[in-house]
Amino acid sequence: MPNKETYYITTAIIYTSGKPHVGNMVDMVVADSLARFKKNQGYDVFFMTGTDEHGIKNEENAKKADLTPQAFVDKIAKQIQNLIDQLNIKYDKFIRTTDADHKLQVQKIFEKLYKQGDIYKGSYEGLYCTPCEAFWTPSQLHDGKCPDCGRDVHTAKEEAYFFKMSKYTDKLLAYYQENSNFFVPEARKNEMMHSFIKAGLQDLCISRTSFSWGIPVPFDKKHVVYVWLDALSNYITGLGFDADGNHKTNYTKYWPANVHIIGKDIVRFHTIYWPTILMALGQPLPKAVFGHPWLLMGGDKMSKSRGNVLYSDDMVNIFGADAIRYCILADMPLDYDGNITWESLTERINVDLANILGNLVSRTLSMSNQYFGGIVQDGKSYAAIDKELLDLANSLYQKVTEKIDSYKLSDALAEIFNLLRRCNKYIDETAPWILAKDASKKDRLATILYNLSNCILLAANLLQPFMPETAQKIATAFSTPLVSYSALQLPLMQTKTKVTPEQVHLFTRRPYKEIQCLIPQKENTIQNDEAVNTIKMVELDDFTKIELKTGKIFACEKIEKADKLLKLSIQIGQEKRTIVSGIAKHYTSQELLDKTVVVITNLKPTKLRGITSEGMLLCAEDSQGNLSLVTCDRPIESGCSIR
RNA sequence: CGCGGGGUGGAGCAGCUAGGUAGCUCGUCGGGCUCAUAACCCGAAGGUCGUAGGUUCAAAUCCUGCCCCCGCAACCA
Repeated sequence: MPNKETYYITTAIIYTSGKPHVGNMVDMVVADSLARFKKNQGYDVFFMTGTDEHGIKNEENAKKADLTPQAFVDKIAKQIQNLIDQLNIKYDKFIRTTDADHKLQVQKIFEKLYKQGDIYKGSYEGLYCTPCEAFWTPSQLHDGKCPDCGRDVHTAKEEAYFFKMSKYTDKLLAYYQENSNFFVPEARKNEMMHSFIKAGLQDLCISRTSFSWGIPVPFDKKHVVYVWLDALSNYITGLGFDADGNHKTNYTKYWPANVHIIGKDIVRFHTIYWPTILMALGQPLPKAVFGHPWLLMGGDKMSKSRGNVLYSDDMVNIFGADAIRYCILADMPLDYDGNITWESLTERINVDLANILGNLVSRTLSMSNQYFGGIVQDGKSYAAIDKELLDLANSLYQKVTEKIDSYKLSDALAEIFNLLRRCNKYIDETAPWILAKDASKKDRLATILYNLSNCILLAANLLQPFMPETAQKIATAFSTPLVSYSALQLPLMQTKTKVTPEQVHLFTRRPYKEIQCLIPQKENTIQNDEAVNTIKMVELDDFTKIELKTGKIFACEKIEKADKLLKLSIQIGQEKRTIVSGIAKHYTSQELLDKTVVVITNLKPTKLRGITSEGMLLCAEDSQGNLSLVTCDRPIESGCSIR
């Protein structure tokens, strides 16, 4: 057999600062499904995923967990691998940015680019507070002073290494021009062009001295390599790229990647930064970058603070890996964010998986067992009505392939379920239970069950990349192995095959009420975040440091060009203060007027959109982000202290 | 005038690139069937396709103005 065409697919590597939620797992499911599909098509597939383990957050969280950074990321990386395994993701390599060979190559890349003049030492200029050892941007300053200690700041330079990204702008644009399929979906191209490239590419700061948990710059050890160069390089170092040209075979075989699967938030890094780095290295660029949309929870972005996070392990524990894989893919359109809730999950699984697919398999097997002792055979008694079903089945592979090749995985699944629906209809149309009563119709009856079995097997083969366990269960039940797609032609089943006599129950139909009881109630926090999430007890002394007073709002206006900000004028006793508050989405100026509210009066002033805010209003916030101002139960004058 | 995406029966979406009977899934109502996981199949009700104009024999689809939602950016003390 001649060399098979290769297919290299990657996901974004997952950041180890905490437990990833199901939205972070979309990459994995998409990439795994594509990888399996391509494998079935006969491609020589290499699928890599992994973890991004450097950076200040890991350093800080390790400290909180009282671990060394390495021990900390080891722990989280292990947890992430478990989550991935649990979803039945079959990667060929799991790369960690703390792997020795990765670190070595990143250093070599850095050095090579430095020697060829693409990396230069420059300086980051900003306002520096010496006692705090921190840089601040002008907008962060409080009345021109350091926001942390209130002391003076001065202009200072911090040395840093920069990558000459701007140099490659024209080449990058030319690449976009020649590779119209580079951006998936295509709309992302405009976003990048408008937001970043037209504005002019800046050189990229690629080293830091402010933290140490990173790959040291080889010739300047007080610097560590900053995230872009470190994390993005994984795509080639994981294959055995060598900056000196002594690549391992996997690199020469698989690079460039056919597609990077990433979330839409990091499209910029993959379509601008990464290509220019590769250009500097003289390496070919990836063929496509698929920036998939988000999976939202009830229309909101998942976030721990909102308490609306879904974790894949909870979901898998309740529904099983295949069901979750299916839901992630079926709920995710190409262009805009998908929406997922426990309720929608339940409905999808009940309707699509239990009713349409599970029940179809169950009824078909049951009939074969009842009418023919489990022997399925070609009765060779065909009718016109069969044609529609078989035509649909015969055209399915083609349709699914087209959808897959344009990354429309949810549409691909819909096509397969179309056939399954058609099968259910076919059973009604042909009414096998009536034929079964007439001995002379035996051949016709056999043919119908043979057709059905074949269509179900075809669907199972095409479902295999998405729901591998289920596909295998179906294949086993029908005693017919799954095949490579080059052999995917009806009939898939040999005549006179004996199917399983067992009841086959692929997915259980369960009412939402029942699921509700299974949903983890308490926040599913990751162990190492405990330190962060435990309530810290404070001394009374700490509380009394905060000065709370009643204040009466006597004027209020919306701030121009800021969606969330209101400028409030508040009377506190004899004093009048201006407070800027981010509540414009919840309160109008009208309804705030004359309200008596609770104000923190000794908070350090800060500037918001150029207006100095002298204090803060107290507000209650629910899990949906709705706000309610804290007011006073009975009328009381302003300036009263609150204890 | 910061950038981008979107507004289609109760819910979620397709259709828009290449104008020509408004489609799918869920839900509701009615019917059928009994092989099956109270499932499956059929039928019905329900839409001025955000809004106002324009182009056209013909507009959900093309053009323009406006309104509203959602991301990003700005920014929540």
